[in-house]
Parts: sequence; structure tokens; C-alpha cells
Amino acid sequence: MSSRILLVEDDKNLGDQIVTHLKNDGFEVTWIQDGHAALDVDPKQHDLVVLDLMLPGAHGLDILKIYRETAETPVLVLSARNETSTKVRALALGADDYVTKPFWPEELLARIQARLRRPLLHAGDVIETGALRIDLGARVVENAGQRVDLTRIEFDLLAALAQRIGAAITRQALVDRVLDPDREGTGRTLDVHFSRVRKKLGTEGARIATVWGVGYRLLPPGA
Amino acid sequence: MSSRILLVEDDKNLGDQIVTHLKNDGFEVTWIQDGHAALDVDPKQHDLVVLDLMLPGAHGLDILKIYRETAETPVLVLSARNETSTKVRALALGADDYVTKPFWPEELLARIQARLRRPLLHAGDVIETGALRIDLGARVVENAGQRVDLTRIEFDLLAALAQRIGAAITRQALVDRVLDPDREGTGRTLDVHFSRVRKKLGTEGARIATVWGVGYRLLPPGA
DNA sequence: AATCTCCTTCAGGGAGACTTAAGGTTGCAA
DNA sequence: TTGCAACCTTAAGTCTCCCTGAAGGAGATT
Repeated sequence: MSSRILLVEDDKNLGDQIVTHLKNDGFEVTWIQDGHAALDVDPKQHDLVVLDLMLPGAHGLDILKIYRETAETPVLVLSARNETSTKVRALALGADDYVTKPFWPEELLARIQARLRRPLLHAGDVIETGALRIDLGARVVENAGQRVDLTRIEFDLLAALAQRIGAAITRQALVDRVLDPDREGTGRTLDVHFSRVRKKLGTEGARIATVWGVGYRLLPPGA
Repeated sequence: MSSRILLVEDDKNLGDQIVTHLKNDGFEVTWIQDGHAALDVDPKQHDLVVLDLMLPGAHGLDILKIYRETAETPVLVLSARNETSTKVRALALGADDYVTKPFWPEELLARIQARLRRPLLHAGDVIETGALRIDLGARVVENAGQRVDLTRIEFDLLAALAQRIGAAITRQALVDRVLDPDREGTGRTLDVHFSRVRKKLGTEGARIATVWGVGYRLLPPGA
């Protein structure tokens, strides 16, 4: 039983490449080459959507919004670099992941497989772990019932860790996802944000562990 | 059981160089010096193909296509040309990676190793063997359910062995992959790290066996 | 037995991480 | 538009972690 991928991509070359690679990896692929036609397709019929935001006709973001309202199918977004605002809006609209162009095919594959393998964590889901309660939809964090005020970046960083409790998340991945995708993983900005998150979370903040030379991880409660 | 590389390269000097480097890193190499002969070889018998597109006889792209139709063996393509058209066609035909000449041998090695590593990552992020549970994605190791704290290098070394259980991994390969790629394999640094890994893993640590004069291997459980 | 190769401990140093403070940017309100 | 407040980023100083080379001893190989 292979997974069914819905690809919305207007660029013929790129689309061809992606389809070839996905089929090569055993996926069933439906390729929509036109933004308007995308609205005639039911995302519920697929296991995952790959959506290029740079569409000429209907705006990719509109399609994303409509898909999100009609189905829970995870959406993986493609976007060009230097489009940070678009990326932020896409994630806010409930995109589950994004890949920045240009990318290597295997990178896209890895993201797709990771997404399909993982239990779905949609915007709207709530993560409860230890004394923490993280509402991804409302973007609200509570610590032992007490509301904690986090800024956008602080919240996204915590959420990134909380969505894979115990897993080490690389600095680069965090920078890509939360800060500018076209920025090198160097610099101390991440550290400053995590420093604040830790302080704001008090005891629970100690669960944010540094993984030396790699990134950060959220330790499971009581460990 | 070392990885078997099929090299299709007509340039005698370059081919000689590549073969030397690959063998130095513990790979078994079959070197085909002629495009036509390449069609008589079965890619399924190898773990990875390195294919030079600039062949005099049969066109490299044709070979790529035929290989792709007969096996799932990953193909890494070499080309002197930096033309995107060639690259695009190669990738569309299913090439897994692309290296432009001229390149440093270390670069090719790194790509090969990255490629060989990837299927394992895809097959399942988690390696379970004996009492050990090694989550490559999350960079978490558990021994009989207990979390074990490993540093970056310690984890990478253990992972390198665990990805090919039972196989001897040469010191040079480990140094190349985990420590600095351009460093001589001499020095006792590896020993120190493995010493610590063994200690941290307790009983299971005894499964890390020294292969005298070669490197290390992770013994299968209960052996 | 001689001679490699490997194991382990130890300390030094360097790379990476933490924190504070200040400057810059963004977004909102008047 | 202007001003303000919240927030993000950079810089700098300090600290911590852990990588690495040295050295003596143990084990393997001849």
C-alpha cells in the first residue's frame, strides 16, 4: 500500500523531476500543474500534499487555506528563498512543513517520509508534557496551569522541540524553521531566545537540554 | 561485509585515484573502464554506482537509464560539465546525486558515504539490537530502556557501527566520517572515544569489538 | 621475548554555549 | 505620518563541555 501524494506545481521541469523521484520511491503521485485546477481536487483523497506557493493563477496561500478547511491531510509547502513572510504566513495557516527552493530531491523525500511516518501534529493540536501544556492552534503555553507569555519565536522554538519530545533538533533545523531559512546556522541568536524561554518556564525550562555541537532537545518529563 | 562500489570511469588517471581512495576507506571497488562493458555489469550486485557521464562509447545518460530500470542501486553521477541541462536530465533519470569535476576525493567520499547512510535512515530511524535502541533521527540511545547520554562523537561512532552490525569499520572510515575528514587515521583519539562508549554502555559495551589492525565492529546480540 | 596495537587515565586548551546589555527593526496607536 | 513599545538581533565577556594528545600498561602477534 503506497502513499498517495498530491503535487501542486506549475513549473514543468521541477514537477517532472519531483514526480520521477517520488514514483521511484514507490509513491502514487497526482500532479496538478495549474493553481485553479487544484481547487477541483479533494485533498482528502491523498495522504500528503506538496504545494508550491509560487503559483501564477490562484495564490498558493489561498489553496493552502482551502485545503486546510476541508481536510486534515498534511501539507508540505515549497517556497523560494527570500520569502520569509510567505513562509511565516504559510506556517500560520497550518502548513505542516516547508522546503526551501532550490533543494535536493532526497531532501524533499526525507521530509515527506518523516511526515508520513509521524503521528500527525496539526495546528490545533495540544501537546501536554509534564507541567507544560502547549496549544499549537491558539499558540498558548501554560506551565502548571499558569499562562506563560512567549513571543512568536520563543513559542515556535518551544513547539519545535515539543513536537518531537526527546529528540535532538539541530540548530540549523531550528534556524530554518523559526528564523530566516536563508541564514547560516551560526550566530548566537538561537541561544538568546532559548535563554529567555528557559527563564520564563522556570523549573520546566530545565527540561530544555543543550545537545553539544548539535542543537537542543526537550527532555521527557521526570527524567 | 564492506560496501561494494561500481565505478564506471574511462579516464585512467582519475579512475586510479578514485579506486585508491575508495579502497583505502574499506570499500570493494569494481572498476569498469569502458562504457559498453558497463552494460554487461549488474548494478544489483553493488551497493552504489559512481558513473562518469563523459564516456566515449555509449552515452552516460543511457547507461544511467538502463541501470535505473534494472535496479534500485543508488547512482552518483560525475560530470565535467556544469551545464544545468545535463544535471537536470541526470536527476530526472533518477540519479541520486551529482558531483561536478574537478572535485576533491574527500568530497566524493563524503557524498558516497552520505548516500550509503541514507537508505538506512529511510528504512527506519531506529536501530534495535540486543538491549540497545539507537534513534538516529533523535540522536537518542537507550540501553535496556535507560537513556544513555552520549556526546556527539560518541553517538556518531556508535551509530556508524550500528548501521552495519557485524561489519568491521576501518579506523580510517570512522575518522573520515565522524572526526575531521582530512585527518590521518593515526592517533589514539578514536580509542579514547570508544573507551568511553564502552564504559557508558556497560554490558552492551562489550559488544563493541576491536578488529585488530583494522578498526571496530558491533557484534550481533547474543554472540 | 620482542614488538606492535590497543586500552585507559589525565590535564590542557579550544570550540561552542550562556547571559547581559545595547542597538535596530517591526508593528501598532494616536 | 510620528512616536512608542515590543521584539529581534548583534556584540562581548564569561563559562562549560568535551575533544585530543601524551604516557604507561595490557594484550595480541610474530
